[in-house]
Amino acid sequence: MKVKIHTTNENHILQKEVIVKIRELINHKNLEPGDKLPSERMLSEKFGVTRSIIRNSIQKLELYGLLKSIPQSGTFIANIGVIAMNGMIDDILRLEDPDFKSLVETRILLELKTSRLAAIRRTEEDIIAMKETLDAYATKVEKGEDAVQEDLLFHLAIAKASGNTTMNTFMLIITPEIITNFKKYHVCDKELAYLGIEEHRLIYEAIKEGNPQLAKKRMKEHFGELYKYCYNVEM
Amino acid sequence: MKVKIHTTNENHILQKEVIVKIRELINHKNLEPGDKLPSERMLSEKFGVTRSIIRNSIQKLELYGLLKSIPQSGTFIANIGVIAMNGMIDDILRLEDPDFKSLVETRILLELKTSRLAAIRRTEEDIIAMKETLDAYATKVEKGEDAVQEDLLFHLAIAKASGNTTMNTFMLIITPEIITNFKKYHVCDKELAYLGIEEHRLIYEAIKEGNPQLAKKRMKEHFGELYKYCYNVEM
DNA sequence: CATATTAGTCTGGTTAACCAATTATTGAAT
DNA sequence: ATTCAATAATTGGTTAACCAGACTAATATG
Repeated sequence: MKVKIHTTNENHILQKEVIVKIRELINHKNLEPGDKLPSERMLSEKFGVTRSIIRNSIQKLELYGLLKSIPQSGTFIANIGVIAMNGMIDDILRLEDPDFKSLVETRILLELKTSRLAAIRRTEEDIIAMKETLDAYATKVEKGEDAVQEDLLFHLAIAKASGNTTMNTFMLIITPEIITNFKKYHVCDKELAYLGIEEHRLIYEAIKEGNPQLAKKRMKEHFGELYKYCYNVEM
Repeated sequence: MKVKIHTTNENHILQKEVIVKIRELINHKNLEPGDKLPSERMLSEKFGVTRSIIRNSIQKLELYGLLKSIPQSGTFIANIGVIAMNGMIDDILRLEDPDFKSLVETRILLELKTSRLAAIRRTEEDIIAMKETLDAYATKVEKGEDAVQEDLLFHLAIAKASGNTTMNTFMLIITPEIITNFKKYHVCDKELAYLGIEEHRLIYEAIKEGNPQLAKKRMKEHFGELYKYCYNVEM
């Protein structure tokens, strides 16, 4: 029998350990916001791990905005304070992979907002882009083909039209996982897809007309079907 | 006069170019979901850039869930389809850095939801953790010290109690930037901080009692002050 | 002929040496 | 003693060689 060893996992654990040690270092040395962390080489030696693990860990903390590496200069502690640093590192280490339910929940929350905002802020350019994705979806459905991708692209076009970069980013982050799961569980069948054309058109019209309440209402109705469907499927 | 050259920026541009080329490759070769991308070495040679740039670009696309690297095996295209891939890469390349207004807007949206969800799903453990951050905030304010960090940690505790991993992650991503900006623009003055203690307590009680509507309402009131303040400040 | 074995190649990941920009140090000139 | 240019040391980033595991296909074995 062969035992499978996941090197990646082990490094993941190493990464977490290094992050904990970096936190301890910040606490112990009373490093203030804006202070410089010891160099990667020093940390590598101090913690007894290779420098790439250190870089890895720093990169992760940088992603969450806790550190900032500046070339040829050093790695600096974000201007958020020791207490927040500690709390956030705890949270980050504890964070689990997102489950599908949590993704859908978040998506619906985001989209009820982006549709509202899009109705207020959409530019002419946005309207054109949305129309394109709308038509692409309709065409695909009418040909009887799977249109999950076109569906999501329409929703992403709305996110872009919302003029909120953060929400747009978050929508982009969750979309691939949503698509994958939709395909996996066959969430979008033909019947629903046809309904979707009309629903999309209604949302589009509301946004085009600049009616935020209506846009949100129609998005809600659109998700109504989806929501029901999602919670019927065993996941 | 010395001209400053940002090597990092140039590599950023290179990264974008590589991402575009990867998209072209996928389109031209009609690569399907699940297919294997050419090896990093081949791409490096094909595109005439160093392998680390390739790895860099792949890592970025991996972050958005479009690719998946598997050690000793290859880099695979996510199960989302060519059309979605194209649309999403366009969006990712176009994406700007978030502005403060967009961050606050998103934060409020998320927190109105997490407070509601927390009231429904909070565990005993969550309540204890929230109480701790609540007390830490009050103590700090009463000592007349700046308590922005403790403030945000209370809100993160709610996000955790919401039981929605995705929203929790998103809150973690935006929190450092929020703190930095709050400090920068002195959003939280002493008077507001004192008010905050009571408001926090009220939110905490509503969540503890398991009253989602009340929790949301109180969170909304809490943000009411903040919202006004934020939009008065020139940013 | 079918199956198990094995040698060889290919993969993403890791590492140690190297790079260029920055920062600290030095020391000569004023 | 002060200033400032020259230089040495330090920094995060990059690179090319290397690694271990995964795939492939040829070969040995029943």
